[in-house]
Parts: sequence; structure tokens; C-alpha cells
Amino acid sequence: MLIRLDPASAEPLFAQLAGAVRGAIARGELAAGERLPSARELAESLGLNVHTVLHGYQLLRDEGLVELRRGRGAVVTAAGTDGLARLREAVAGVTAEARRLGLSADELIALIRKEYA
Amino acid sequence: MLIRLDPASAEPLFAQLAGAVRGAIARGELAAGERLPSARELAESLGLNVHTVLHGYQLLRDEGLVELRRGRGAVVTAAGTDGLARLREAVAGVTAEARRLGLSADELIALIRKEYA
DNA sequence: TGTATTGTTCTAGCTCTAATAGAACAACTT
DNA sequence: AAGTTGTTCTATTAGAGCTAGAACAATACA
Repeated sequence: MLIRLDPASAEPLFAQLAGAVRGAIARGELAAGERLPSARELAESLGLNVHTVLHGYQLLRDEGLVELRRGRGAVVTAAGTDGLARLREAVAGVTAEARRLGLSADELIALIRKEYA
Repeated sequence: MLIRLDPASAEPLFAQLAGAVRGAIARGELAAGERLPSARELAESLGLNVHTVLHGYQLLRDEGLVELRRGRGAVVTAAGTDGLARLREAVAGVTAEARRLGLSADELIALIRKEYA
């Protein structure tokens, strides 16, 4: 799993890291049960602080995509791997775009219904 | 044009302001050539600092949505409408993906609302 | 032309978040 | 039993966002 981070981006490093893992899961590059590198390991190879990596991992845990256990590390959950993950990314993209355009949830949903009909 | 800001949001005030104007343009509430309130005026009515409003205006200018001129203020440009087209494309992509996965419109909308919350 | 309006630029200070750093600790693996 | 790994704690640094005040330059308009 290749991870590229942009320190100059407005998006925080921990969020970029979480996004990279999220995308890898969505694209099927990471299967359920698979282990991510340990935080210390990944921090070393990315030139980041351990806390920054753990921050990203904890974000993924809060989203239900990975499980964190001491001594074992971060493991991809089964819920994170099905086709819904891909859809979720698409949904996130659309909502972000809609938000960026200042649209409310209802306004976006009106567009969706129109498109679905 | 009604503008609502949430000071508690993680999104900066200047970005929220820009988003509101952006949405109004996308929805056709603001036509090309129309003038926005002056920064001092809008800052007063929103309870913000002039610099914060100008920061938002300058963001819109960098995006090509408005033109800024001293003595005249912020004027909506003609290029202001293609953002909506981009959103429409994204919406089409998501609905296609959802259909492919066998989701109903309501199931998709549930995801959208969850994402928007 | 003269005057008011409006964006531009500058300095300054405050607050909060992100990121780094080091350390001790608890749970799990082997 | 020993090593690995996430958890928690305190602390510091750097930068963004916001506010504030002032002076300035270009435009609009009477």
C-alpha cells in the first residue's frame, strides 16, 4: 500500500493518512482481516510522529473501518470491505462538492431523486 | 440573499461565507453582473470582521466566481454557473453506482443524510 | 472636479488545532 | 517471560483563523 502525503495541503496529515487507507479499502487493495503497519513502523517510513499516525488510525476506528488492539495493531474489519465502501466514497465526494457549493442536504437530495427517477 | 454562519463549525467563517455565495450562484439566485453587498456592509450585518468577509470574497475571486474592484465591490462573473454542472455529473455517478449495487433511492438518500450530518 | 465608497495592504495580538517529542503504562502476541 | 503495540499523559512549537485599527489607492457618482 503506497501512501503519499502532502505536508503543504490544507488537509491535516492524519486525515490524509486516513483517507489513503480508506481509499485502499474501498478499492479492494486491503482485505478484511489484513493488518496495517504498526504506528511506530509507519511513522518511521513516512517521516511522521507516532501520534500523528495513531490519530489517523483512531479516525478510521471511529468510522468502523479498522479495529485497534494493543500488541496486534490495526486490522481491517469485514464491514469495511464490501461494495458499500466504494459507494460511501462516492457519496462523500458528492456531499463534499455539494457542501462546497453551499447546498443544503435537502437541496442535494432533490437532485438525487430527480436523477434516480 | 440569506446567509447563515455557524461559528462552532470546523469550517472557517470565511469559507462558510464563500460557500453560501457559491451556492446562491449555483442555484441561480445570483445572476452574472449582480453586485454583492460591500465587505464593510456585510461584515456589519453578519457580526464579522471586515477582513474575514474580504477573505471570503478573495477566495471567490481566486475561483473566478466574482470580480473585485475598489469603489464598486464584488460582482458575479459569467463563469459562475459551471460548478453546478460538475455537481450534476458527480450526482449522476453516485446514482449509477448505487443502482449497480441494487440500492433504492431511499437507501441512497439515507447514506447521503448520514454523510451530511 | 471633488467627495464618498470600496477593496488593498500593513501591523498586531489572541485563540485553537496540528504536529512533534518523550515517557510510562496496559493489553496482546509469540 | 519477553517483545510488540496501542493508550494515555504532559509539554512545546508552528501555523491558521479571526479580530482590530489604520492608512492607502482605485473606482463611482453627483
